[in-house]
Amino acid sequence: MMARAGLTPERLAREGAEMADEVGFENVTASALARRFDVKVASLYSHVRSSRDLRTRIALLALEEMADRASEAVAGRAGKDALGALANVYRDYAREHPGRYEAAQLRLDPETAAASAGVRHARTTRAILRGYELDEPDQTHAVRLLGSVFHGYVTLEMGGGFSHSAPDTQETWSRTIDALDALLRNWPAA
Amino acid sequence: MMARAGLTPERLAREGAEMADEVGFENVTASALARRFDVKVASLYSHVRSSRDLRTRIALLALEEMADRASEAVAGRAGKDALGALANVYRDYAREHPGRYEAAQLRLDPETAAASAGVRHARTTRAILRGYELDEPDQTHAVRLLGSVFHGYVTLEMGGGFSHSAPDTQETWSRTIDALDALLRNWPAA
DNA sequence: ACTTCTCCCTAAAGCCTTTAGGCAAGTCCC
DNA sequence: GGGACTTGCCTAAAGGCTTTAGGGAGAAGT
Repeated sequence: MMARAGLTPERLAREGAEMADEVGFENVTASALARRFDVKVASLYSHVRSSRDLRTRIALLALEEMADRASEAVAGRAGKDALGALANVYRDYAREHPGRYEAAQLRLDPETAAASAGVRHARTTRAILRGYELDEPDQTHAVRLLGSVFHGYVTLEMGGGFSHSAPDTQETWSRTIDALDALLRNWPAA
Repeated sequence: MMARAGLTPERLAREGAEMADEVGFENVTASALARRFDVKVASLYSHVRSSRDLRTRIALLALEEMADRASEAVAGRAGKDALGALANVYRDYAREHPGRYEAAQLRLDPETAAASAGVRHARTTRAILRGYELDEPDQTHAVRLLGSVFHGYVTLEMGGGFSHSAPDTQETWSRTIDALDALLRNWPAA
C-alpha cells in the first residue's frame, strides 16, 4: 500500500543539507526531515543512529563540498590569485549555502574530523603558500591565520556583525585579501 | 512552606552563564536551569519570556564581560602592546569561559545587538588603531580584519581545529600577533 | 508459490517548552 | 495586629522532539 520512500543515509544527509539552507541548520531535526520525506520519524532511525549522527553526516557533506570547491578554485592559480580564489570559496559557499556552512562548523570528534574532507581542505590551503616564501613553522602559522581570517570573517558577516556600517563589506573583503597577500609576501621574522 | 527561591532575570542569566561553562551553552535549557534552582520549570517563565530570551540574556552578559575586559586591557597601552592585550582578552575569555564565549556568538536581532555591549567592544578595537597610522576607510577594514582573526582563531582553536599538529598553538598565537602588528604598520595602499 | 528479508509502521516512554490558573507567603494600609 | 492586595512559585496540561521495541506488508530469491 504505502510505496517505499527509498531512504538511505546519503539521501537523508542531502535532503537535510537542503533543509539547512532553507530553515537554518539548528532547525534540521529528525522529525522535520521525516515530514519532508512524508515518512514517520521512527523510520529514520533505521538509517541514522541518532539525530546527532544525522547532523554529523550533513556536516561531512558540507566539508566535502567546500574541499571540492577549494581544490578546484586553486588549481592553476598561484600567489594572490590563488589566495583570492580560496577566500572567495569560503565567502561564496557561506552565502549560497548558509545552512551547510553552519553545519560545517559542527564540532566533530577527533577521529571523525581526521577522516573528513577537512584534512583535504587544509592541504589545499597549505598549497597556496607555495607561492610565497615561507618555511616551517611559519607556514603552519600562516595556514592557521588564513583559516582564522576566512572563517572569522564569514561568520561575522553572516551574523550581521558588520552590517550596520559603511564602507560596504565587499570593499573590506577585497582589502582584506590585499592585506593578507601583503602580509604573506612580507612575513615578519621571528 | 517552600521558601521563595528569589529568582530574577539577572540571577537566571548569571547562573545560566555558569552552567554554560560547565556543560556547554547548547545544554543550558530552561528545564535544567530550573533544576539548578530547585524550582519547577514553569516558575522561570515569570522572569524570562522564553528559552530564547534566557539565552539572549546570557549572551548579553558575556558580551558585557568581554567588553569590560577589553577596555581594561587596552587602557594605558598602545601599539603592539595594546594589540596583544586585546587579542589575549579573546583567547583568555574563551578558555576561562567557553560556554559564555559560545553564548556571545548567539545571533542577536539587530536592535538587541545595537543596544548590547558589542558596540562598546567595537569602539575599543577601533581605539587600538590609534597607535597605527590608518585613515578611513582603511581603519574600518582593519577593525573588521582584527575581529575576524581573533574570533576565527579562538573558534577554531576551541573546536580543536588546530589540535593535532605541531607547532603548538601558543607559538602560532604570538606569531599571529606579530604578523598583525607588522600588517598594521605596513598597511598596503589601495 | 513459499520463505526470507527489508523497510516503514504503530506504540510508548522520556525530556523540553510554553500557557493557564491556583494558593500561600510577603507587603501595605488602616 | 489584621484584612486586602500582590507576588512568586506551584500544579496541570498540551504539544513537539528523540529514541527504542516490535509488527506487518511488499520485495527478492529459490
